[in-house]
Amino acid sequence: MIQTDLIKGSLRTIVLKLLKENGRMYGYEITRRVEELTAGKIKLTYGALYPVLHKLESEGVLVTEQENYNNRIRVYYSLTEKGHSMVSEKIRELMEFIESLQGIVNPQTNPNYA
Amino acid sequence: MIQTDLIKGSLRTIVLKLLKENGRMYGYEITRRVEELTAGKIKLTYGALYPVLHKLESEGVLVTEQENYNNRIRVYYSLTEKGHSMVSEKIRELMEFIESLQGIVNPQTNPNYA
DNA sequence: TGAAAATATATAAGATGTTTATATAATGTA
DNA sequence: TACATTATATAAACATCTTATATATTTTCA
Repeated sequence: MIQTDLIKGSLRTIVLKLLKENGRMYGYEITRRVEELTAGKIKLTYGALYPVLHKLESEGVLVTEQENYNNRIRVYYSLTEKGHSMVSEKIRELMEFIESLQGIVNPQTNPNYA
Repeated sequence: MIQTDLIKGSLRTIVLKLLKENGRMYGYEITRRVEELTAGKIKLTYGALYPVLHKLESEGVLVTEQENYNNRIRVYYSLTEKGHSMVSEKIRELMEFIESLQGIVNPQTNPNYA
């Protein structure tokens, strides 16, 4: 696990993207999924994740449902209509950002390289 | 110009990478170069850039030289030995981060996708 | 059976980093 | 002459992240 500070700024979009794909997820599941998708390179911290989830909920982007599973409470998060309508745009922005970063880090593959 | 908040965390590495490639640069030049390399998509703000430059200088990663050009002072930044020895590692981390992000945003191209 | 690891959510304090606004000033361009 | 560009810089406000901490159940391994 290397990059932690790099995540800044993309965490929201990552959460939205995963929820779009999976319908609904709980916090712990999100951290597992991110580890899975990044071969263990990105490990989300709960101190970062939960505030983001709560913020997105307060903004009306997510809703929660609590369920009982094995005597434990699970809080499932899913996109609202508002969430659905913003997630595509957010993903597009993130992809553009990734491309831009590549243009800087790997300029030989970049047509804008002067 | 779309992503501003996404830059968070990668700004330091971007600056280091550009200085490695160009030998020495001044602040304004760095913002221009980033715009150039990203087709205008990333525009660094000076409020973010200068604090980063000053911090890197105080950490011994960069040194400055002031020069006069057209009656204006230009502050050139360049890597120290310490800066040179850390920049490759930082770039590697950023590239790994980019790959990880792609694994999340574009999972069909990701071998870790379960 | 007992201990450790994994599962599961959450908050607070402190640190860090960014945006926005502001100040200053010279040169180039229309 | 006025506006855009070039050029550096700081401060206040805001947003975000890390680290530490608390709690509790289930699963796994020895």
